[in-house]
Amino acid sequence: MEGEDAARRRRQQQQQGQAAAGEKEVGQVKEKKVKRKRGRVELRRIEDRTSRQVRFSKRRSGLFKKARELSVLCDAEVALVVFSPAGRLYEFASSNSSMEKIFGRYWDIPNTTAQETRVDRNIQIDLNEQSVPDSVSELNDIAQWALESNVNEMSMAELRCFEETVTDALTVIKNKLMMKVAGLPQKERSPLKKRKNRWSPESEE
Amino acid sequence: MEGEDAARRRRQQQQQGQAAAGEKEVGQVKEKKVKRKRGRVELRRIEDRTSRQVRFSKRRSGLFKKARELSVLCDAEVALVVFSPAGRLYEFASSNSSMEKIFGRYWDIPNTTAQETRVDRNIQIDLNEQSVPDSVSELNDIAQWALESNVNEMSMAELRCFEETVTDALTVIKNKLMMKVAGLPQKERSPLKKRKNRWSPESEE
DNA sequence: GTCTATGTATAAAA
DNA sequence: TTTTATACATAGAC
Repeated sequence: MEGEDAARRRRQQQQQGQAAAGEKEVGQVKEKKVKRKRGRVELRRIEDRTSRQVRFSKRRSGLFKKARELSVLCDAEVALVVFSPAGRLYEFASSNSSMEKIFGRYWDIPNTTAQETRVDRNIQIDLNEQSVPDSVSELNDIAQWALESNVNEMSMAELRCFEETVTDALTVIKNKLMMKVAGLPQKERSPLKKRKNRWSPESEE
Repeated sequence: MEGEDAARRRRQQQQQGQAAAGEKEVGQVKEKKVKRKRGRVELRRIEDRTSRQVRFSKRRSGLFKKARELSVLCDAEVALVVFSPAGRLYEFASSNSSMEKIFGRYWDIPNTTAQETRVDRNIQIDLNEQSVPDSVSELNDIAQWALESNVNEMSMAELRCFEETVTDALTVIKNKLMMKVAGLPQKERSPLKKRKNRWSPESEE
């Protein structure tokens, strides 16, 4: 988006050429009268606290308006969540209360493809490591915890992490299978990615 | 809010006066061609399919740009998910991979600042919560056994069976997640088929 | 995608 | 807050 200023400059240059080149200069000369107001928007954090707050309010309104317009005009599903630097929550979802629905959809899609992605990522690793026992061990921990806590009370995020962890474990298992099918030896040990157990209730962040 | 258009109109009128007034008349005569472009934005679904798609692309770009600007300029956390009517997914999260973080936060805040909406957050799901505990329980058994035996010596068939079992468990977990996300009650008992657990330590076949 | 006229958003000021 | 001037977004036409 080059913005209108650029277009205008172009236009003005033409005008200057054909009509009142000299007079148009006035616009530039008198810029002290028109005042140098805004400059281009810099894409960096606004340092002034007050200014930042004001801009946040305005831009937030604008953003939510745009989101609403997009969803209505174009019949799209839109979910928007904003936390102000002060921690306040603002949200928008195209249909009433469809925040969950939209994000369910969101998570479902990445999940289906995530497996392939992860497989790629882990294949080479697994070529020379004994990762299954590790993953199984982890699986055990997960299961243990899941049994002890009430799974039904897991928050969405916890459930999601739980799912991801099990998916990871499953991927390792699949890799192992592949290796076996391919007739490749699996011997030496090497560290599997050490993921903190985000599914754990007391897990730190 | 007169906008730049007004200023430009003014400028153009001057030009007409001093340079090409006659030529500009064409603009009025051919107004079907030059004038009456956009009208005000109507807040209703665009009926024309093509137009709707084009607008979707443009507005989506704009929206995401705004979202990015808000997050950077104002140091806010922003998560945005859009599904096009065609089902394509577009997403933005202020920090890398913070989509989950932001939504975890979103779901964890129901009472503090969040206003209405989250009424139905932790509802239902208790219709037949047995499915998860069961799958988790099974998961536990699997893990237990896998730990005790040497996974690396599993036969192909055993590995496959292992994989299948974990996959099933994962399916149940995903199911649970989706139900929760969609806010839907889980009606049927998860069809975790009862197969002979060849991998199970105590269930010999 | 590009262009241009126009509508909108918004930074700064009042 | 409201106003104003300006930057920016974008509809419609290529």
